[in-house]
Amino acid sequence: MSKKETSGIVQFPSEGGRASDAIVDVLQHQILSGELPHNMPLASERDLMERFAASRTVIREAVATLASRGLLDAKPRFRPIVRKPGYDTALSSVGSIVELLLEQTGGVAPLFQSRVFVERGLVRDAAVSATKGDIADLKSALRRNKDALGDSDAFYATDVAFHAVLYEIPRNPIFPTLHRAYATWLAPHWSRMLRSPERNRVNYSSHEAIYMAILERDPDVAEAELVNHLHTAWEHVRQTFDIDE
Amino acid sequence: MSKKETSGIVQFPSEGGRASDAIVDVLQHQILSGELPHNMPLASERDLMERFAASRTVIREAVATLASRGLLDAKPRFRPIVRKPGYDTALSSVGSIVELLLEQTGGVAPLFQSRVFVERGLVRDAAVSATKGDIADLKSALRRNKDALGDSDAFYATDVAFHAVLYEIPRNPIFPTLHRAYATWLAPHWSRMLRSPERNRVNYSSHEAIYMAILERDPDVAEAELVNHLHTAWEHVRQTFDIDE
DNA sequence: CGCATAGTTTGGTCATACCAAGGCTTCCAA
DNA sequence: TTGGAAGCCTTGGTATGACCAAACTATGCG
Repeated sequence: MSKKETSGIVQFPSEGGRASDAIVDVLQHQILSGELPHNMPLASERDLMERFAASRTVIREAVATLASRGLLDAKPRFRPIVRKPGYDTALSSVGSIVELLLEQTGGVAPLFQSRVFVERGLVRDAAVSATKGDIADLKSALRRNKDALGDSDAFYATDVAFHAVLYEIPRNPIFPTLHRAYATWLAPHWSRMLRSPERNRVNYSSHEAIYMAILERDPDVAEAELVNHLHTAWEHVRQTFDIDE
Repeated sequence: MSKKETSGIVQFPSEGGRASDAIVDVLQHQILSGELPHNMPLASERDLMERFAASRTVIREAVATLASRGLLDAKPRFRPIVRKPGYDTALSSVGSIVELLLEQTGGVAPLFQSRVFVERGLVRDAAVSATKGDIADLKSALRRNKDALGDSDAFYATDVAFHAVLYEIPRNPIFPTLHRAYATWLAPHWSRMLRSPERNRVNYSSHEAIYMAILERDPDVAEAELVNHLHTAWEHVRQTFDIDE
């Protein structure tokens, strides 16, 4: 027989669990260990069924499971692509649920409120402990924001980028991911909000005030400006399509 | 023909996507709308294939998808149970990925650091705006914590409960969920840490100090005590099984 | 009326087949 | 030589049908 037992051929079909679980474990380990390199297409389902001595049903279930965990990027008609997980992986895997929650449980208000909470802490910390490099980053982000005052789309982008800098300062990979989460989940509501050069100017001057407060190492002012900034923006969102709270 | 088209019989097998997606949409809508009540077992697969005029393959895929989104609780050999999603649903759906991340990318340190960040903000806010009710809750939690000083297991539970009260104060459902996330993901490391009456006493006195600072409406002291509290605990975790930073 | 038992339902898995879209090779024409 | 069209092979998506063991239900006995 030409069957090679290169990797885990599993033999506990009983044991209560699903047969695919064992295969998931093996593939997951291979992905995490780098044995299956990032961005490499997975073997074909028919290959896998030979390697694991399992039916295609089980193989497909295993692949689906790994895809739901973000370890595989499985687009409809294409080969699944190996993805080594990062914090963003976790983010994308909750995406579908969160989107449901945003139109159910209390809507976007709690999420936005949490963002205000986080950014308040961020600007306080920035005011206390931002490095020269951080401040330089903020400054250039602010500059780009100013340059985009006339173009609402560009302004929005540089607005997001300015806030993103705040999330970089803690040097904790969770925060940039969190920022992407907020940007992703709040954007649909944000972008529908009317924009105008006047609004841009107001927002820009808030950014400037926050930057100045950080520069002057004043956490209280920084926080206050941030709160004012986001609350104002929130009011606009609320009024644009009145949210009940 | 006796085929009743009670609900969405889908007829775009083409259109590029997967056939199960359409079924997922229908079922998801029925779950969210309450048409399929919470905790109700889903119809059998064979019923569903009749209702949607689809093969069992597709039905099973749809069920798997909904399960991965947390809208169905599908245990191996049992009927899937309908679950109306909440923030905790999102939490459990990221669980498997986060657990992987914790033994990879930087380990638990970033997660713990984020917890410190969050709780700093929480105690500051508590100091500023806790209601009488909040303070009463903190007080009784503190009391239970004190009563459990001699029993390390009970102490751990009341410790977690004390921190949980802080997450209740913003009246934002995201925070209690976040607390459960921290409790879940950090517990495995936490619980392996050695415990002792002395450690309990140190921790309790920190809780007391935090409570007092909140009572005195002093955010700075509250934050400082909280930071001291968590950093001390973190040092112990680090030393217990030395983490490289 | 309680409980052991037999029959039925149902989820998990396998084997097979077909289709259409993606990929690849070949080969012609500019 | 080279760009691209035609045709073949591979592969993922779906449909059937079957079988098993566990879960569920009904039955009947003590």
